[in-house]
Amino acid sequence: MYEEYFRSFNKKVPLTQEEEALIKTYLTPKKLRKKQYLLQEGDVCKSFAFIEKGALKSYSVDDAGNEYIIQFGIEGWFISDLYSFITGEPATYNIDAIEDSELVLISKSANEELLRILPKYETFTRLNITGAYLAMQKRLTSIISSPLEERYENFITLYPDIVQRVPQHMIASYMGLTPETLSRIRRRISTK
Amino acid sequence: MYEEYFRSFNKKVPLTQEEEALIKTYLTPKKLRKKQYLLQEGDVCKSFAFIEKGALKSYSVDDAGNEYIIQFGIEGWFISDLYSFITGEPATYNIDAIEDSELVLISKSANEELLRILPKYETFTRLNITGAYLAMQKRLTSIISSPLEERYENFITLYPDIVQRVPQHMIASYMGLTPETLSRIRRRISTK
DNA sequence: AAAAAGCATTGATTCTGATCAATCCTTTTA
DNA sequence: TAAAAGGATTGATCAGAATCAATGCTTTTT
Repeated sequence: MYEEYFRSFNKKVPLTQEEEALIKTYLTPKKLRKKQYLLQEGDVCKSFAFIEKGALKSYSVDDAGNEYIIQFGIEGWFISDLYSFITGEPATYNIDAIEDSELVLISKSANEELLRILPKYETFTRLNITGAYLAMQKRLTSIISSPLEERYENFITLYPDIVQRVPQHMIASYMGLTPETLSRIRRRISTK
Repeated sequence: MYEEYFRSFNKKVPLTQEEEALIKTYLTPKKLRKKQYLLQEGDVCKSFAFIEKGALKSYSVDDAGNEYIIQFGIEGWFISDLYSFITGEPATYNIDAIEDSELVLISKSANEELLRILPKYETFTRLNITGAYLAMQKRLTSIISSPLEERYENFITLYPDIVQRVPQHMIASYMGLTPETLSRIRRRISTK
């Protein structure tokens, strides 16, 4: 249990056996079936999740019922509504499982205590959030400045696993497109 | 000197006099004239900057010479090409001053040493990057899911100071629009 | 095994924002 | 103070993505 989590942790910040054991006491495992919610808009996000196995998405829904995928997560990634987690306000995003998944949950109190007692945990957190920030900045830059074809090719090279595992209409949503448009882009790319 | 920087720091993580004095030895002041570069694409980003006074923008330029503004920064904000700063690779963004500005620079080595010797500095860093992450996520969400008018009204309420101080065509660029389109959106909003 | 649901593709049409171009105003610069 | 540069607005046209609609295929459910 928690293999991926500690693999990821040790890769960024090496831990002793004792530290691992300590951290373990703050973690909770959770399994989700495909389509099951981890978080629903309006609820407060009480914990954030590391993905051991599976795939999830976070998304918002507008008044007309359209889904806008904010983020995908697969093995080795964190997923949560960070704003709700930090502030305690109701979540503006939904999170659910695209595949059967296994998660490691860290509750808000666990997180706070780990930050307080274990400097390495803060370092791990800092590195993770920095990585997430850089990834999102790249995405935003490409949305603003790159033509669609390039953006899709970019996505494919950046996240080949996700392309394999996730239906196209979700990728379209992630890119801010309709499924029809993405389908046409794919055809343009393949016929050249 | 460094008033804003330490105001911001103390607000997030209270410091003792000694700690402030220690940190000061790692900081460098810098003034920029309007239009002056802080960083040019292709150079390595050797330091990141806290803005004491003034306004800057970071932006990328495509092959056709079009500018895409990635971020604005005013008093109390950090600005840098974080990816280049961390990896040491050539910067993909330019940063220059929209107004005469006063900055506090933290070099890469200063940053690393402060992270190592002063846990409060790491906490400050973590909180800053988390805040930047959340702000960018909001921006991305609104790009993907909100109609243009709403996005602009959002921008106005979120950054009223920037609307005052920055020419509209830059705000258009930040929103991924042409100046003409932004002008038309403004008219639509005002005539209702 | 049949029915239903989910998904990708394609075509026709509509609509929104980009582009091209001109004008007016304000701020810098010479 | 005149000239130039920078910026905002408006109009006309064009291009690209959304929308609406239909079809065929695959996977899930019954």
